[in-house]
Amino acid sequence: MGRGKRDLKKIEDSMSRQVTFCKRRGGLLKKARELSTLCDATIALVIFSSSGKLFEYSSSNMQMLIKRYLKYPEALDSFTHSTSNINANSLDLAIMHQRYQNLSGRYRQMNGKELEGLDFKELEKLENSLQRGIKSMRLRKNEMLSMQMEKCQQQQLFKQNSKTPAEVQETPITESSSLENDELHRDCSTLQSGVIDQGDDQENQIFLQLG
Amino acid sequence: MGRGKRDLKKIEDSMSRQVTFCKRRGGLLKKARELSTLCDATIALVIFSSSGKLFEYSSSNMQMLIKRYLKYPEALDSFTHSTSNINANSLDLAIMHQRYQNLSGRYRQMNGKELEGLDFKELEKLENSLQRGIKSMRLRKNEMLSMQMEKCQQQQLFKQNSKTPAEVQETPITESSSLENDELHRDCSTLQSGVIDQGDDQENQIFLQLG
DNA sequence: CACTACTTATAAG
DNA sequence: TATTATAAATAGT
Repeated sequence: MGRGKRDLKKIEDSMSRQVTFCKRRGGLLKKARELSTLCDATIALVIFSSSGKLFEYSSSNMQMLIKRYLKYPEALDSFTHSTSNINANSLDLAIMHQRYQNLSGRYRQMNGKELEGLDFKELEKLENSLQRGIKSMRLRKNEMLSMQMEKCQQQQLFKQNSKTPAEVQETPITESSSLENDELHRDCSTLQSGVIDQGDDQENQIFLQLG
Repeated sequence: MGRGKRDLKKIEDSMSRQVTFCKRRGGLLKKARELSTLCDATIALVIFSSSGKLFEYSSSNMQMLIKRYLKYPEALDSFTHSTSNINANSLDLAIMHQRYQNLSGRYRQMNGKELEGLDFKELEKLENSLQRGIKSMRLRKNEMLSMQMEKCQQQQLFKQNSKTPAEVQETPITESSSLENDELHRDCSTLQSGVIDQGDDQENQIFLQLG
């Protein structure tokens, strides 16, 4: 718009940047108001100029709007990693509390609890999530199994060729040797056959035979 | 803009309101991006559609942006009274945060993410949880479907026996009539057959045929 | 801040 | 969804 077209990058000349900021800021705020009015949408818009001045619009109480925003799962992702520099104030705690409640609810739904509040569409979304979860989980399981099998084959090779042990590379003990999962380690030389079955999302059989 | 000018009031026709919302929402988000880029401004924009769907843009991390916003005196006024009876101290907050992190990790694992830290046993535990989740979800889904079918059968009965309408109890409109899940409602008199398929944990087909 | 010539957004089809 | 005539935003002055 205007006599010329602007590159979509930072305006270097600070004078013209300032002017453009004023004009477009006004335009943006106006558009936000219009959208809210015309379409009955709820909108919060916060603008900090590069010099730090605050401009804002909200179609209703900003605080309630922020709280509402914080309830949305979509909004939660970006919050996960921000453990550092927490300024303890009651708002943080309230928000934290709310986020916990919210996440907790979704977690319970993933576990099949409290589904009464979901409509059909939401239920299908949940189904998709669960199915994606299962898929990844199976993938990872097979990954671990095949790693394990490799190790076992090497061990067998080692036994058979015990007279030339130097030829066998000892597999270093890695994270998969962690505590508690010793079914895999009990005697893996009897491990019969393994199938890498990553594609099948329906199949749930254990195809691993242990002595 | 456009073939005609719009009154600056709520668009009454819901169809055209929806269309306008989509277009203007896109426009607003674009303008926000541009302003941020061109003028080095920091911007947060949150939009809830009238049906409650969230759209957002932020030129950087939304949480930090919100916190920054909350630091401004202009913004603080409305917050003063709303943090009721939460005793903010950093210990509470740290604990809350820790609990959230824990839960968050388990939630992500349910979604198939960050499985590297799990050993085989834990992976199988996760699998069981997912499978229980799927089972409950299917159960609930079928519950809703059969409820829906009952309703439809009543409607058909009502149509066929329109001379004795008193015999048919009108099903009251409940939570399942909520916005957006109208596949079930579009024309349920054409609903063909439904199967209550609670036992099969492997089967994932949609067996419901809609006209 | 006011003025346009131009670009962009969008209302209606 | 794509098009287009028109309204609106705005770049440069």
